[in-house]
Amino acid sequence: MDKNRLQIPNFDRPFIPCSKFAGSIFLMEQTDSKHLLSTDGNQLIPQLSIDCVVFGFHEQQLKVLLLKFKNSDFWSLPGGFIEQDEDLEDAAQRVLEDRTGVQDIYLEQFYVFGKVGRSFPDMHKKLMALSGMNVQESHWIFKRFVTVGYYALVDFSKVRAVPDLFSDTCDWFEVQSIPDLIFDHTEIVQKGLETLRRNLDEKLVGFKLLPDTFTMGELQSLYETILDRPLLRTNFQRKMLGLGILERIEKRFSGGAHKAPYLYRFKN
Amino acid sequence: MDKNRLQIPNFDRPFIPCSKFAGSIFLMEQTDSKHLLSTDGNQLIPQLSIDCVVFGFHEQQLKVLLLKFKNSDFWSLPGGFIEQDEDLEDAAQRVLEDRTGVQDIYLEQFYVFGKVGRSFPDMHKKLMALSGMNVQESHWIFKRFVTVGYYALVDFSKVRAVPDLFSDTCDWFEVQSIPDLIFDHTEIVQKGLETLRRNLDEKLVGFKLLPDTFTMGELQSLYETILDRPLLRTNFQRKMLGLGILERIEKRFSGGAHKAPYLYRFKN
DNA sequence: ATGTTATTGTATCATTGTGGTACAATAGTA
DNA sequence: TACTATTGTACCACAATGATACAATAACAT
Repeated sequence: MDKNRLQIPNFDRPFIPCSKFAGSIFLMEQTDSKHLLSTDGNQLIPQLSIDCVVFGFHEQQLKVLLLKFKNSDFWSLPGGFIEQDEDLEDAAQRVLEDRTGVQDIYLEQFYVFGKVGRSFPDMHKKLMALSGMNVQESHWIFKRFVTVGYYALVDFSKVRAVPDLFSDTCDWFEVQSIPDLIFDHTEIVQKGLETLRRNLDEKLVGFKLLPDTFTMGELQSLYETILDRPLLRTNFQRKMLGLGILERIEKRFSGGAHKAPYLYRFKN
Repeated sequence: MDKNRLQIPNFDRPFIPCSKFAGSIFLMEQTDSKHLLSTDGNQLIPQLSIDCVVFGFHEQQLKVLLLKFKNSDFWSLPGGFIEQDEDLEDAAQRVLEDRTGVQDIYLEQFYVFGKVGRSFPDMHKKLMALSGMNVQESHWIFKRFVTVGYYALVDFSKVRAVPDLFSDTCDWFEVQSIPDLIFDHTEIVQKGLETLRRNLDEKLVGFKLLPDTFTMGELQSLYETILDRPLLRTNFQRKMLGLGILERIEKRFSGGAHKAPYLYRFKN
């Protein structure tokens, strides 16, 4: 490796727990002492990226994790590139771990966004500039991009949201009130949400958004929020219990002046 | 464009109707008069490909279109690369049109295959050699590949299967008796078939595999073949008619010593 | 002409799944 | 001890589906 290539030093960003310097983004010191940011084409797959729609559930709201680019009001999905020796899904896991601090996140591919006009070189240049990074004009990061969309389901309470190299904010947004996003990220969120809705019954993924134990009311509230429509309590209960995937634990008391609900655990 | 770069001339392969020379594969004449095959990295997205599982229905069988590499027994799915100024889906349409001669084929993305070990550089080199093509060792075609899987549904009777640059045979295979395929193409076919099955009821895609008009028996036979299980005739008929998407045309006679079936057309 | 046969179109009944209501059980509070 | 809000379950109505029965009929044999 070139000696004049320096990795962005860890101690510069002690608050960013990166799984490793997988972005393979280097600072090149030049004679004019300006910094040139360059991604090493040998380490990353060019023009291919992943973007993650990270869903969390908190206070009866479905939330999505978003990043804000430094010195700007541009919001985007957490994403990243794929290393040459890294499985596509591992890249997604790495990105998610870096942003949330959580390992082994439930993850599902839902669509590849590959229209020519979906990303804009000018926008990319602007974003790089805002982050104080200079990259050569000819770099593939300024070419057209194909991105693989993943959605992730996390236990909200376990996440500690962490910004990436290009952003200064990483925070949750209610699905209903997401700000304008760069490129086609709004469409990506929409398609991710549609896929989640379709998979909710079929793949029973809802439980991934809850803590280990939960009441039937909490589960129903989650379903209602995701599907964005009310469900009949009694029928919901009958259906869920009929699936045979819930284990009934002890009751949870001190909830109020009424019968105490059972706690349930997702079997297996 | 370099003058010493010559596109593979059209008249060399008059039997191959290519939508255009989208593969951007060039023959470079060198001083030693050997041919060097080279894909132009500026025109294609590197390390990203598409592979198509083309389904057809013929003689009560579900078939898949496969290619055999020249001078070998290696079979593969029809596939190709994405041009820099080409939408991902357009690339798939182009590949399909080149292989089948049919335009506006029904097409659906189903999965991205991105494991590091899914393609083998050595195999790629072997295949190039078999086709009589020499490519520089350092070319990205010998790196790891990510491929986007599409499945396509075509009216079997309209297809004229055409091999591509690297193959000498393009033919239909019954889904049940597909030969060994290169790389992870067997897995790709499997996943494509699974997706087709899931979408059969939901998206009503079955009709894309039939001619304009068909009998209820033919439609049922198609469903039974795809789902690989028998269906009760009377209930199938009730369900299909109940969907309100079939238009009943005239009867079809001379089918045998029995009541003549109605012909149907898919509404819109 | 007339009867035979294989297949098609439709009706019917049983079973299951789901929408909706009713009501008993109960934890906390007045 | 009564009251209240919520939970757990039973029950009824209706729709969707599985399964069977039967009438209609095109081609063929006689």
